[in-house]
Amino acid sequence: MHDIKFIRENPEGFDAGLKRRGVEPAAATILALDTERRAVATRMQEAQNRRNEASKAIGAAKARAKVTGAEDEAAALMAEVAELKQTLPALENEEKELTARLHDELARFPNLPDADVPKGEDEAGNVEVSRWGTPRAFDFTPREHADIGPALGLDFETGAAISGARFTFLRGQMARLQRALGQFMLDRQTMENGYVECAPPLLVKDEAAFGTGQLPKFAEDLFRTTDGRWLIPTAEVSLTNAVSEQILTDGALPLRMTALTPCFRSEAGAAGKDTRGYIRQHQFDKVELVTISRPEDSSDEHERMTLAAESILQALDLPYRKMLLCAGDMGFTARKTYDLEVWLPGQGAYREISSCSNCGPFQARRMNARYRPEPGADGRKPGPEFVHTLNGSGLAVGRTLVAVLENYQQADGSVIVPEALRPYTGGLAVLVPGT
RNA sequence: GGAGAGGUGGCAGAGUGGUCGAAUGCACCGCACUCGAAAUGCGGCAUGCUCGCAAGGGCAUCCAGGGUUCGAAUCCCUGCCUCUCCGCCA
Repeated sequence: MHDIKFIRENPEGFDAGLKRRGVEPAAATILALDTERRAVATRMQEAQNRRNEASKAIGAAKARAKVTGAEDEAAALMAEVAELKQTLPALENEEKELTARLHDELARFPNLPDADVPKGEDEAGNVEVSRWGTPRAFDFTPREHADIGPALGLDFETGAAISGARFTFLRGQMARLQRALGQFMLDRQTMENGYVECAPPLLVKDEAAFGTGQLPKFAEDLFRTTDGRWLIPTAEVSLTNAVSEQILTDGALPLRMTALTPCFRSEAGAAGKDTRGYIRQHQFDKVELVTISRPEDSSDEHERMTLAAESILQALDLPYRKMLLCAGDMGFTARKTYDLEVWLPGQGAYREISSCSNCGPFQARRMNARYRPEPGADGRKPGPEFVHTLNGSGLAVGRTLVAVLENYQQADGSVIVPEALRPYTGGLAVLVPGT
């Protein structure tokens, strides 16, 4: 959601930002609508003012009439109000409709990219920021996880039989490994990185899905319940909306939250993409990081959050690279995004495993999430301001499982469990095929 | 699922048709008193929109949406949420 005041003051800047994202200029039409709305609102308010004044006068006139017996004055005023009521509802409706239209317009357009976001239309424009770790040298040809996994309990057939494509049934050591990964990540994020563990609802209302930007534009990416709720596509939705419609105190910020939840995505429009294996599922676990911060702190918090995500990959000794997304490849709500891409030797490619975004006040404005800054040097209490919101994966559990399988595979089809994970696998150090 | 009670400012809590954006207390901010502090006294203290160069006006908001009325925090309807009891259930 965009700030109409910003567009009024800086229409060229608004259009320039949209252009970087490949969107046509829109400031002129938005401002025309804004002008029209304000004109109608002014006329409506003037009519309401006359009605209010007359109504007050009626009360006074009636009080006087009790003494004098003269009802004429009140009757005349009542006639005037009755006339106003002929025109007022139309003005009120018009104002309401224009306000709704303006709101929809302001909510339609994606967030504007930060100044340091590189140009580009798609992932080809993303910029590699850094690389960590050395891809392991194999003395055999590493296989893809979809080939290693089935013998270890990654059962694609049963998942498909029960639920259809893009669902997987995990058994035995594979289920254990997934659980271990989730617990491990959650412990790191809470005990070492300072994020507060949360267990949020997995089903949310329209308002929540609107707040984080899934609705109205991306409804087809979500699953919907029969009673009209939505399955969360990421815990970002539940965690970020925890502050919707609130005015937080300055001291409460930054608010750092994390949760391990299943995520549900319809993957509409992803037909044919990653159909094999465990990379793209309708349901997957993810440890999500969300930070609610003061505007001036959000850039630092963004770096901090990305490091928190990186710390998991480092602890598991998984090589990765950090990408700064270009303007055209960012999500709808982001002003700046880092992707972490893990090395998958079986595929011979880096694949996204985390995405950390600073949304600025974009989501906060949609969900009306504010805070009250500390009084300034003059001692005057400032009014509430929108918070900044950030979200990132720390990490996607399913894809981390894929990365462990491919990076730690042995020639005989077994998989070594990373050292850091063994307290979570009950000491299990090797996944052995057929057990 | 059934029965009942209720949703008012940061918090507590008055207010049952007009002068109520809303008493009072607490919290918070400023000033006075004080060597300083406490206590006390005085003043201030909701949000959004809008008109205006400004000073300062206006409109809306007492859970949400409809309705009655010249006029609604107050009356009526619907929805949402909370609490109590019963039923069911992990």
